[in-house]
Amino acid sequence: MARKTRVTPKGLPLPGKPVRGSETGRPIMALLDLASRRGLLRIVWELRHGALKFRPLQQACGDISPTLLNQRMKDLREAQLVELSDEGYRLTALGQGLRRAFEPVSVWAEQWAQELNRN
Amino acid sequence: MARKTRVTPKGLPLPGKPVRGSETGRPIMALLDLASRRGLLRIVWELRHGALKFRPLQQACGDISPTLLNQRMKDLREAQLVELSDEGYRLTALGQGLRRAFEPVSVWAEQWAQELNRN
DNA sequence: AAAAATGCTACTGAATTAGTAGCATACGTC
DNA sequence: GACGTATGCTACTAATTCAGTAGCATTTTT
Repeated sequence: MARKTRVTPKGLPLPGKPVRGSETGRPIMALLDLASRRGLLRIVWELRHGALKFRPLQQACGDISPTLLNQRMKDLREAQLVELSDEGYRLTALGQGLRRAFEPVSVWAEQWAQELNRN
Repeated sequence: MARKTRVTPKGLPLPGKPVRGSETGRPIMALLDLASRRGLLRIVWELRHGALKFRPLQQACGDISPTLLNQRMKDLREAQLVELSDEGYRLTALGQGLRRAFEPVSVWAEQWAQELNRN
């Protein structure tokens, strides 16, 4: 019996293309795939206050390995969420939009913590 | 030279505990770790309209493997985001809160798609 | 009793990530 | 020109996570 052929590509998830777990190309699916790549959202989070160079960013992300950091920077640059400037890596306008959109989630996380502590 | 000892546990990321990539126990860090587990946010997303039983949920998530689905259900139940009822798996009040908090992100994803299509 | 549905486990192979070392280029300094 | 330093990044191996398939145990339905 042949193994199921891979239909979702290994490449970067972007809206309009099939991604891991979904063929529709819907933006939300691309985002969900992106978000599941370890460290990606963390990087966006750590860039919220401004640009950071490679090693400081690495530190800020809990001493993430340079391999992974660089992979994620490729992802983020291809997705046009981050760009490399003289001051280091920084969020693009799009990236800042994501960061803002993510704010309610971080607020919710605090409530989540409170609820869990009541049990 | 000894390898760096693992300090962040393999277990479920929850607020108050160290998680992969962060020792602080801050809720947002637990959430970022959770979000990076493949399929987890997707599951929350697919449960947005109500309860689903195991196999329908599996289908909705793009035929995710039952192994992974079950792992995620353990994660989500431990995090008190999902519970198993007679109608199947469904979001708890906390889980629904996350889903609502996630709404701006899904809206942003649409804008993201539009921006990328202009290039 | 038979059939179907349910939640779930076992197993192997593939993909992703962790962790460490170090390269290549650019820059300033002595 | 030799030296030290900072920069972004690559190479490599080992560990972890995930994909994909088969099928079990229990309950519900017919």
